[in-house]
Amino acid sequence: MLLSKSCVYGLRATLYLATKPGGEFTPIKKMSEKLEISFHFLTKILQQLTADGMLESFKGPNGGVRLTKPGSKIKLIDVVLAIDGPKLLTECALGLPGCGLKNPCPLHDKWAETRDSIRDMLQNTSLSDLAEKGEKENLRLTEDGDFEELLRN
Amino acid sequence: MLLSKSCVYGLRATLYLATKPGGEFTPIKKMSEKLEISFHFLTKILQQLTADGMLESFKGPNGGVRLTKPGSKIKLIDVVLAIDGPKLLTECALGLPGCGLKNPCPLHDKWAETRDSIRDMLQNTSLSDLAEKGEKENLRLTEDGDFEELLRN
DNA sequence: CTAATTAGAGACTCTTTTGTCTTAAAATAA
DNA sequence: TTATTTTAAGACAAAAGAGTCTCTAATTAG
Repeated sequence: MLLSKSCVYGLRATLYLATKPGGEFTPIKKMSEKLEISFHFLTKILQQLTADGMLESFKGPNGGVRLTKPGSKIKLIDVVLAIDGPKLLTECALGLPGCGLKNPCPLHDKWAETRDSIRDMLQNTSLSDLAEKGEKENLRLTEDGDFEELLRN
Repeated sequence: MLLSKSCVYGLRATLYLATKPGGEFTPIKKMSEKLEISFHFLTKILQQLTADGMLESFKGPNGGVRLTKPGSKIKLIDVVLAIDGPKLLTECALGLPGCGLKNPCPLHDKWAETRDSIRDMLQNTSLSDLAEKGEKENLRLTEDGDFEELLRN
């Protein structure tokens, strides 16, 4: 798999937060229900993003988490790097340590190209891009649901 | 990681076999030493490729494994599919079951493009392509070695 | 035939990832 | 103050991936 499950859940969650008005805190419990992700597991993932500074949290009634920046300023790559780290964009496709321009493996050049296209995609797509597209076309972030249902309540 | 370790080892091993004359059997023990991969683990991986029909094996002295087709006819994608299966090229980036043209997630279109560029790279690169490049430029398939050392003996 | 060499098969362990659960700490409301 | 709601922290368990080990079966060499 390209991205870990944690990372995928993190993307779904931040994408959901990007549909919310900026100042509002959303409880993780509600997110976990809307997104059909285990509450405790999602909590753990979002704690990483809070530690990373991408989210801020607030305890107690009316608490929850929110993005620290507008969704248009957060790119997918930010979430991926925060959760999965840089390996996807730096590691050799044949697993050789120190593979690079200076000391490449036979696949290095081709893989570097492919990797760049992955990086570009993640770098050029913001949470808002996807949230707006999802809303306009009523797409889904869960197995069965759609965006309308996601935004309701 | 894009590819599992098993898959990476499988690629290194088949790439190594592609440097050998067609009829010759290479013992897995020797490959494991040349490639610095645990013998038993490599054996298990190559058994998959033998079952898959990409390799054939022969027991006893002068036995070993060899490619069943010329390296120029085996593409990287063949090895990847045999070991990691099709998930990389079919799965939704947000992990939603059944994500596709008909019922896409917000990331589907962009991810489909990126995925195509991964597929193209794997489909357009043969074992021989890499083996020849490695030999010409004396590249490496291990942390420290080079191709010259690989081919020696 | 016997010993040596090789792949095959499967049990087993270790590590990482994924997921669950419990308790603590912060904040609010009554 | 007390009960409630929320995140924080960390122990724990389950599953998957990675790696080891032993024994068997096939083949060859002597």
